[in-house]
Amino acid sequence: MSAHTNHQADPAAEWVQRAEAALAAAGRKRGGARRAVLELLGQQQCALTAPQIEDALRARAERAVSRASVYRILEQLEELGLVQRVETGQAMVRYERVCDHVEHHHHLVCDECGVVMPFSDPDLERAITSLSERVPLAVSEHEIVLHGACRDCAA
Amino acid sequence: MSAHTNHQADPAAEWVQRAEAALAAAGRKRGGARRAVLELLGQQQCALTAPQIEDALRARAERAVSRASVYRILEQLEELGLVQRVETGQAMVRYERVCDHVEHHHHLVCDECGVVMPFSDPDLERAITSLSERVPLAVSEHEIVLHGACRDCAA
DNA sequence: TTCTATGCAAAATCTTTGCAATTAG
DNA sequence: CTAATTGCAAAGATTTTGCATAGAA
Repeated sequence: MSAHTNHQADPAAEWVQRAEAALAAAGRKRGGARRAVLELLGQQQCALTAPQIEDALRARAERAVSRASVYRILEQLEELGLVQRVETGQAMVRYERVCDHVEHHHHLVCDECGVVMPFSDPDLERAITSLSERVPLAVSEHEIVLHGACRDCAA
Repeated sequence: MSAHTNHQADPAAEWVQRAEAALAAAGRKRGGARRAVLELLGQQQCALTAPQIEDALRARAERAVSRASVYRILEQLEELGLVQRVETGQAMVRYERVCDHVEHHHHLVCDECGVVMPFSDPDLERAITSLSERVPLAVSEHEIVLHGACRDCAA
């Protein structure tokens, strides 16, 4: 496939578009602050904290978004299942876009330098799926975080 | 085995004792506030938040511990590997004692009522162990949280 | 005595809310 | 016109720090 400008091969653009459609379907109106947040999240490979989002947007200078709006927007996106919270054991909650099941991933956290990296593993997913049927909870989501020392810090 | 009062069959007492030994080995002196926190954590089956710990100790009336001390003590215990932080996706971090690998467990969180329950699964542990060797991180710990609706809430 | 343990209160963060002004539909 | 969106500032909550005192070794 060549350059079908609208038929996204690009997951970032795809997510932003899907998000805007979901928002519209939920009866929300468009706003500049939210679009800026969507674009930023769409470009990320991994989870960011709310302050990181606020700072990143301010740094871009193209569109600063107030703190309150960042939180309100993240809350909306979470409700619509477009964003998910990620707990890394660090001080703050992180947020990242929810992609198709295909891109489902978990996190590696370096407890020394704090870097957070994504990873995915089919075997682990299978174990979780199987386990989910045996616990006293109607499982809707799962989160896995591995802690340790990244290559740089372990050296 | 009958009542060998010192040869703990009881994991709670075992943990408290192990913790005190580790603290002594780390060159720390004994203090009433910390002993109270240790005893409380030793009795818990699952993770508590710092405010819950503070309140529980105040409620017992036997030994209230100041907020600052609760946090400082938890930090010390975490450094010594006696306590681990548990992120449940709820507002606050929770802390629980780290028991022998035997008692290693993870958490089920009901997103509706907030109840947190422990669970463990050998297959999952195997998957994690195997995975740990294939990621770019010297894995020291892992945390798994399943979210969903508990039986009461799902009803 | 000397270094750790604690409490209290103030400070630092992160997050949420109230309110008014703006803007999309 | 009506309801959603935003920003700003203030309020809330949790966690951390500074400082002085008490306590263990």
